Amino acid sequence: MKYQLNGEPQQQSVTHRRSNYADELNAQQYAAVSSIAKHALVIAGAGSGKTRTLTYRVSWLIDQGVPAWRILLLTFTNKASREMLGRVKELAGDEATQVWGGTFHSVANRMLRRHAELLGYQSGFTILDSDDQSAMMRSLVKQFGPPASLQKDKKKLFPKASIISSLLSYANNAGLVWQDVLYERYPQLDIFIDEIAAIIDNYAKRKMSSNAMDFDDLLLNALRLLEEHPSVREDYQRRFAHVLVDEYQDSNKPQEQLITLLAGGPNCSLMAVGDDAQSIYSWRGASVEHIFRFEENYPGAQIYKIETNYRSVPAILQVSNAAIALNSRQYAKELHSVREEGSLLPAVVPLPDKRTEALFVAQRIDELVDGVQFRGKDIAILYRAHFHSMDIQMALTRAHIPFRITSGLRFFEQAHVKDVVALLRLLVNPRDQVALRRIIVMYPRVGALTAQKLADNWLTQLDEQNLNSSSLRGHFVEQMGALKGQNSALKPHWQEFLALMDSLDSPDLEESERNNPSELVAKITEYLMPYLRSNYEDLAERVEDLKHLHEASPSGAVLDDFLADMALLSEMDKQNVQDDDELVTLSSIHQAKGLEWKVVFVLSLSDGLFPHRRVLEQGDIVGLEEETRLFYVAVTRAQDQLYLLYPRYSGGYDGQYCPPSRFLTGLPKELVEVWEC
DNA sequence: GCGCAGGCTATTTTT
DNA sequence: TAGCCTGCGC
Repeated sequence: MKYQLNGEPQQQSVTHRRSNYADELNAQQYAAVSSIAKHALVIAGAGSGKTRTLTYRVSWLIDQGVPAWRILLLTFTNKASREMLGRVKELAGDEATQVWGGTFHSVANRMLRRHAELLGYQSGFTILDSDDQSAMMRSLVKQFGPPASLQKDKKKLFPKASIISSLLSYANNAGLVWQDVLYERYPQLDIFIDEIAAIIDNYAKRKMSSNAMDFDDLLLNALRLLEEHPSVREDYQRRFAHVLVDEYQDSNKPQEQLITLLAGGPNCSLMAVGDDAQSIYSWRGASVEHIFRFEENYPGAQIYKIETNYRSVPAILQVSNAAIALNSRQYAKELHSVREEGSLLPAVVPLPDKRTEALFVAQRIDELVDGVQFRGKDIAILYRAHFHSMDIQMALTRAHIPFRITSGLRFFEQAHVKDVVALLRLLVNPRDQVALRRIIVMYPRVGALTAQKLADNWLTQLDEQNLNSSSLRGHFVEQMGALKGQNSALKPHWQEFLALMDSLDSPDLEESERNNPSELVAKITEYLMPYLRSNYEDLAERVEDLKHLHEASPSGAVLDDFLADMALLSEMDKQNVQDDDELVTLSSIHQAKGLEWKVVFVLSLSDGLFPHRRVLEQGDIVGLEEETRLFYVAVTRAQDQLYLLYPRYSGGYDGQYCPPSRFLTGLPKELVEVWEC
């Protein structure tokens, strides 16, 4: 008898199970998986097994003898990348770990780490997240903002740092110059164009002198690296035999250019997988045009369509098809279901207001979950905008229905985490101004002004003495001088801080201790304890988080890898999602893309809420088409039951009576059943 | 530098 | 309605 002990985790050496591709895939999937076209576009409808197709493709390539390290798999989210690589490993065995996979940003980061010097950066550059970016922007707006001579009421019109950031970022991602975006989207800012130009200019300079890149820079610099350095470009082009891209409909300009360059080798094939009907990120620079123009951009491209839907019952699929039919421009495709008819037609539920809408959801969930058929995890409540979920959260809480909400804040962006990480960042990149400022303002009686001056002096000092992270090792205390003529309140702290840096980075320490994120996090947390205690009320919880951070640090990972990971991963990626079976999911539709549930409620289907009022008022056809795709994404998440709710009164600070959404009135009556409450 | 009161503004959000 | 930012006074 074989008896297996549970204690030791079994060595997961996956034995390579050679798949019988034609049997395990449907005909359309198989055609795509086994494509030999140089350029292929796979249009994979919702629920048609897109991920399956892509993972089998990678496995198939490996079976055909393509070395795994010559395959590049690009995704948009870390989650998607992790899932796919995991599945590929199951299919193709351990060799699959050699596949280059990841998000565009992480692949760009990997290339830039190797070649940073070619672009004038030092290796060990910092990645600024959106939080750091706005901190830098804010201080630049203070410095170069509205001219002092301007009257007060005019000054008020000067854009906030966040507006300038998003303007710039949109331009970067859409491949436009920011001036054009400004004229197009914020024409009223024309009068400030010189100040904004100064801010944007100095933003670039300050990043450069901080040896830091923001998220956009990762893409743009990777692009620049390949464009300006033919030998680097050719290296990568020789390396990659297959470039595979997921969610292609949401690619933006620099991403598309990166794809073209990376797949530009003479013997490289490109396969892009996507669904034009699910393109929902144009507002951050994605362009559905890339998928529409694929054949134009890659002459001779082969198009594959995958149209069998395994997810939804036919009644739901009919609603989906009808929903997307409202859009004029698309790759013609008709999804058909392989599932049996369900017991209920999709429900349209008119309700007096948001509060009753919430009540309905809570009551209906209560009924559904009582049965054996559904548990909390089978149910999702989806909405256009986060604030649509406020009433629901209260109603669920009152009804004692546990839920999880996929909300905004990333783990790394929580204040206390950033406090700790700032010290690590400075260790790796002493030029990191954002981190340095963050550290010194933690000390009492030190504010933004002092911080800025000190940061400036610090940089000058590094330049004069030509110091970098390795020459500083163990010699931070010698750099007291940056304090010249500074706030005396800071002096003892500054010394104390430098001493801490020396103790963290001392050459006397064992390498395993010095470069070990986990050890460092523990030491820093201890040092910061008094500060944390006096600044955060919910200290216990926060200390928990810091421990998490500590535990999440792979003790083997070197410090700069750890920091890059921290910046590139979000909270949802990190915590392998609490898999409590009883939790109902609340999510924005955007975040729900790619997921599925047995029961889906879509909230706030009133004209003005969804589609959003702004789109309706401006008569913005392109915007409306994207809203329609968003609605399509929402309904195609449902497997068995679908509830489409609309409150007649919108509630909130500017409540008003709304007609039902045009998405509802546009549906053939016989496809849905109206529930009158 | 810091804390508080009142004013203003309101999609979607990955990396 | 709520959360964020600004400006003012100490």
